[in-house]
Amino acid sequence: MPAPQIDSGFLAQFPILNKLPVDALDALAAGTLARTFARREVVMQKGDPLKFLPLLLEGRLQGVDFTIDGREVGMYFVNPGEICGELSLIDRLPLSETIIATAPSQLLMLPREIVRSAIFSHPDTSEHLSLRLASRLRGLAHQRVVLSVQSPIQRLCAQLLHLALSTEGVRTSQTQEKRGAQASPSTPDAIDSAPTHQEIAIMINSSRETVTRAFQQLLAQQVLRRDGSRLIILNPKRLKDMASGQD
Amino acid sequence: MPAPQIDSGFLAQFPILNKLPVDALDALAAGTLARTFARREVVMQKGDPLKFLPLLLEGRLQGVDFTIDGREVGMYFVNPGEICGELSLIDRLPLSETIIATAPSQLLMLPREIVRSAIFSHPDTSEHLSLRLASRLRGLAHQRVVLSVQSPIQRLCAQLLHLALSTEGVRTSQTQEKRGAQASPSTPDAIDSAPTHQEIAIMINSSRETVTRAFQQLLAQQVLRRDGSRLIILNPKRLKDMASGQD
DNA sequence: GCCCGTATGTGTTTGTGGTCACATCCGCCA
DNA sequence: TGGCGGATGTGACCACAAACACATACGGGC
Repeated sequence: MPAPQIDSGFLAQFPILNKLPVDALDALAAGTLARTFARREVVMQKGDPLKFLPLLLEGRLQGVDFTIDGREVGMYFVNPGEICGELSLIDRLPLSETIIATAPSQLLMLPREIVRSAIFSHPDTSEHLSLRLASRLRGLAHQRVVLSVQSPIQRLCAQLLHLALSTEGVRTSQTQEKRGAQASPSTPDAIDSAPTHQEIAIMINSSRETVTRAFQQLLAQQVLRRDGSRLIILNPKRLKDMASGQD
Repeated sequence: MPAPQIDSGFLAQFPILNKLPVDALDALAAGTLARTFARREVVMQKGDPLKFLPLLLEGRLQGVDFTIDGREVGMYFVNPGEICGELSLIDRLPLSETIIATAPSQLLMLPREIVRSAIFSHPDTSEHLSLRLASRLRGLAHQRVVLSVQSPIQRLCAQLLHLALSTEGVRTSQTQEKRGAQASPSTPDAIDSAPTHQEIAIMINSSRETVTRAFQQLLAQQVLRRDGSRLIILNPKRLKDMASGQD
């Protein structure tokens, strides 16, 4: 993706912003800068005040935190088209987790105060932001339940399904505004630029080795196939079954 | 607590509502009913549409979910003065978890649509609701990190500190509006009507027996004392140390 | 193509918490 | 007051994943 022209038209394509009037978008665009992050580079650090609101164009980010004894914990992935750090945008408190690029990434850094006032002064956008918060809460709640499943392989399968769904959404609704009710016939079948075993392990409270072994099992059973950095789901049904404990 | 008079003055004492004008509160009060729940009674069921917005006056509630294999998972506790189910109030989706009374409880059931429109038509209250969502998100994130600590006793200590702090808040700011900066000198020292070992176990991903054994250890080390249903923290500093892994 | 750093694969060992199986205790209600 | 049900205490067993220690494979940059 070549460095895009940052103007109101470009910004308007993102769901969080597309209800804003053109003049607000123009003001936003003026203060926005594009940045590139290398793999493993830190986008924002836990505890820092939010300076910019990052919007991911390309790549993948991961929100991580650390336990008191130094263990890395994965909180969530950020996919293209999504923003991150919106919590701090709302309550003006420091970031609750560190954001790291897990793949080479391109993002827009939106100026904090301008985007904040723009969003809050337009009911449509502020409602959209509330809904996004709500959906993150539901996502975290789901993750919380997954973490209570004892078998690591079940947790892995659940995480893979989640990843497939969220990256699927990215691919199928790339530029198009919204394709009606005939959405994808629930056949999540691939994960592009799959996270490393380590990155998955910290999401599902397992060790890297355990994730590797679980993957071996899934490969052997023809549930998954690897194609470079792409992970192909050969047997979605079976994957769902295994997530539910039918092995 | 005798059945209170439900009028605008009574409702105004709760932080979520206290910025609303009197006429809005009057309208709310007219549709509000008080209900009593026995221990273990289900307040609302996961998947149901939200009919009332419950506000807890007395007692304690627990949000719970279940894994696909039937294991009960504890999501959060609700303390007096707090509402629950606000997520569904915002996004109008079904409840994401079941709410159970873990102690005999008194609550107000606020009429959903009236409270929703009242809140959203008054910027102060809708901001307050956003902030509450944000703080729940931060709470869940913290809980997520706690779950990644391997030692169950560390998880228990962290949970106890959390419980002490949140119920402390309830006691010290009971009726009073807000006592300035000289807040409690961070000496959380007791938990009233402590949850059962089982209820704690599902919060911290442990078995009931493991929680019991951990409690034994804390009692033996004079960190805790039990006084009926009251749990007294004798040595808060040590409790914090143990939560951080210094044993 | 070659190298080096990172990711992945795999064996072995070991601690530990889940589970089952009881015993005991406590509070509450009849 | 006695008894009953839920809560708590405790032992024994064992599956299993974390940890450590390597080997190997991959991929991106030169």
